[in-house]
Amino acid sequence: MELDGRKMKILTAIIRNYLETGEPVGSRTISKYTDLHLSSATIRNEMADLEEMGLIVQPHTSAGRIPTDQGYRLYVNTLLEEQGQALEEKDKEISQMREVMVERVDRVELMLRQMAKILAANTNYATMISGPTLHQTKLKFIQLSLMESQKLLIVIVAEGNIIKNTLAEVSVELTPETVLQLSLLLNNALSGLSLEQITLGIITALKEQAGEYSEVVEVVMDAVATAMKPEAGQSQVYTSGATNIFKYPELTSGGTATELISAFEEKEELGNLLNSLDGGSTGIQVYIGNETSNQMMQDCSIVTARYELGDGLQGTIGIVGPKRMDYEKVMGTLQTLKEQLDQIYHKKE
Amino acid sequence: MELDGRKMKILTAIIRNYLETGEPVGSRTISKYTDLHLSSATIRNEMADLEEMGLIVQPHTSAGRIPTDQGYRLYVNTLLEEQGQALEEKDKEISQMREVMVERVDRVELMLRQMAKILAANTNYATMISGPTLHQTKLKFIQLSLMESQKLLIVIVAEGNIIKNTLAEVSVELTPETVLQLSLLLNNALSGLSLEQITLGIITALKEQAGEYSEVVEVVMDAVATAMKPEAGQSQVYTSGATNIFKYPELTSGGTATELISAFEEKEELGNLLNSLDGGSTGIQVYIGNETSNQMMQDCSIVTARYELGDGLQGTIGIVGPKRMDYEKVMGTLQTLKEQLDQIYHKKE
DNA sequence: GTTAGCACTCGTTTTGATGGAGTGCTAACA
DNA sequence: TGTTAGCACTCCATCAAAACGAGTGCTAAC
Repeated sequence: MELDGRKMKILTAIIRNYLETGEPVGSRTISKYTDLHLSSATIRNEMADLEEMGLIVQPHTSAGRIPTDQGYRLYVNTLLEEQGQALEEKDKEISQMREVMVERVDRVELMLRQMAKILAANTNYATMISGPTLHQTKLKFIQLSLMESQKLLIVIVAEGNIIKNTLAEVSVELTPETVLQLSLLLNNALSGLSLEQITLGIITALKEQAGEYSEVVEVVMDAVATAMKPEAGQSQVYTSGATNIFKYPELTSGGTATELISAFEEKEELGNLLNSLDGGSTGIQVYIGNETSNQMMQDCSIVTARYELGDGLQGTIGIVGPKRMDYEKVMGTLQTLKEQLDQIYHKKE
Repeated sequence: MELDGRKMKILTAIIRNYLETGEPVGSRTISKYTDLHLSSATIRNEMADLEEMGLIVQPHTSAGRIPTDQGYRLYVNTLLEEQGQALEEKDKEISQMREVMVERVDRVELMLRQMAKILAANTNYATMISGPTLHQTKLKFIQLSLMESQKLLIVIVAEGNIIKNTLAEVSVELTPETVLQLSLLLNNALSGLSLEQITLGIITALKEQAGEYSEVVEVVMDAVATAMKPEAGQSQVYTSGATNIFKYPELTSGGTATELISAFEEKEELGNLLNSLDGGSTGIQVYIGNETSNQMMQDCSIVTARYELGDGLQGTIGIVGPKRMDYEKVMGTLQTLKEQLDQIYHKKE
């Protein structure tokens, strides 16, 4: 059996309708659908075919049809193809986003937090954004300051003005002068390098030069490593609108809702999920039901987009909703958001 | 009508039972209660009295009784009185907490986050901890570093090793030397002072001394102010176990659950609530139902405890649960936690 | 003052009946 | 051969009535 144009039209009609109402849709409803002028009986025949092809199912004998994951997938694929084409004007969203982003560029964290909020409010789904990981970002600057004679404040600045600080204790006594010298030494050797470029060779050389203060070098290198390591569990995840989940009864039933909300609160699992998802691709991606191979998400769909701030500074935006989410709108919104980000951050650099 | 010992015993029996089951408790249940050997009929009479006194009510004519807010209050008050006395040994909790706290003292944030988690897991209620506000904390150290000729990295360290950084742009050109001088100037003038002690007089004097670089002084003072201001909306709130709310049906019904979870996600409102609650007192406090005068919390009780890390560095821990929460356990846990914190942090100082 | 007993109340659960939405199939039609 | 009308059938949702049971208040006896 093949999927001719009419079947496809009926399928999309079913899906569209189901996206809106969340109720199984019957043959009569589709028959009244403006574009095709067919009786309900004909539609019924076609529906039987579509069911045989595994694109739709009926929850019980005398109910309408709902799309299967496979059906959704087909639908989303057609959307993805069209995506290359014209993107309609997005009014409200854009202006709102612009505002947030322009406001204060160096406070990335705040920006992401707010972005999550806006996305959630606009889409009515749950939003998650994984904070930028510093993968392949270059070290810009290391600042050492002596707090007490054996306590050292280490401030690490990476490209993109990401700042991290650590407090370390060392066993050797330090004077302001030695700290200054060490600082100079470290900066000369390391600034401009990415984590990958800092080899063991460089480190040993540094230690040698530092002489009796090699311990300090070690401590600093530790700090740099933990600060710039991308998989570090500390990768922040910003969420918003988790409670939107309650708006979709199909997610509320059973323990899934609790589980989801819980995940959105603890964030750790979400971060892992997000990282596992963005499989290198740059574009928008859609995961339907079990396509994430995450038990918890089996009744959800996730739309993700990768973003990039400066070079090497990247993260993922994810929107979680029911399978009957408004893919068109979500994908569109994410697409524009992505463009905005690229535009603003790449112009700046 | 007065509350004799027997009535009190019956009341606590009712409350205890209701805390466990969450169901209205009838006279027969209490009559079987080991301590008092009375028939259900007698209990019924007493119950009628207790109802008249406004301590219990029946949800409908042929149901058992449940405590009113007033009843809870009475019960909690007796608990509070007993509290001064012996605190039983808390095994698991203590050891768990100890571990967390000792681990890494300077990462206060991480510690609080984990503490919230443990509390939530131990109590089965939702936990919130307002991060320490720097009220009256003294400035320890200011570090200025030149990033580019007009970009300044400001790192502010306050007592308790709280570190904040800001990036600022200035319109004057700066050289490393001037930055060093300014840094020296600022530290000499400001270190050891609390936010209140930094008067306009000091600031103007500084600006004068800085001469053409007065703008830098201004920028730094701004940074200090925002970093150390206690009401700054940025006061972090750590939460955990929000989904525990689902465990209590009386909170689940209606939109309240959603509202609560939402509040736990957005955190901002929670922070305000927490701050509004700790009315200066140091001990454990209990708010039942409308005692918080927060619409959202009308079906909840909140137990709070103030904690103090070093001097001036304080925040509040709050546990949110249904009115029928296990006050005894929660209060006990908070009490020990508080003691642990005091012990560890005050010994250190 | 305490207790046994009884009539009564009222929410909860069970049961059964009804209606409606939707289907599959068959037969007629173009 | 594809489309349509008609009909019997299925199954869920809704509602009302009935049965149930937990609990009470009151009275009378101890």
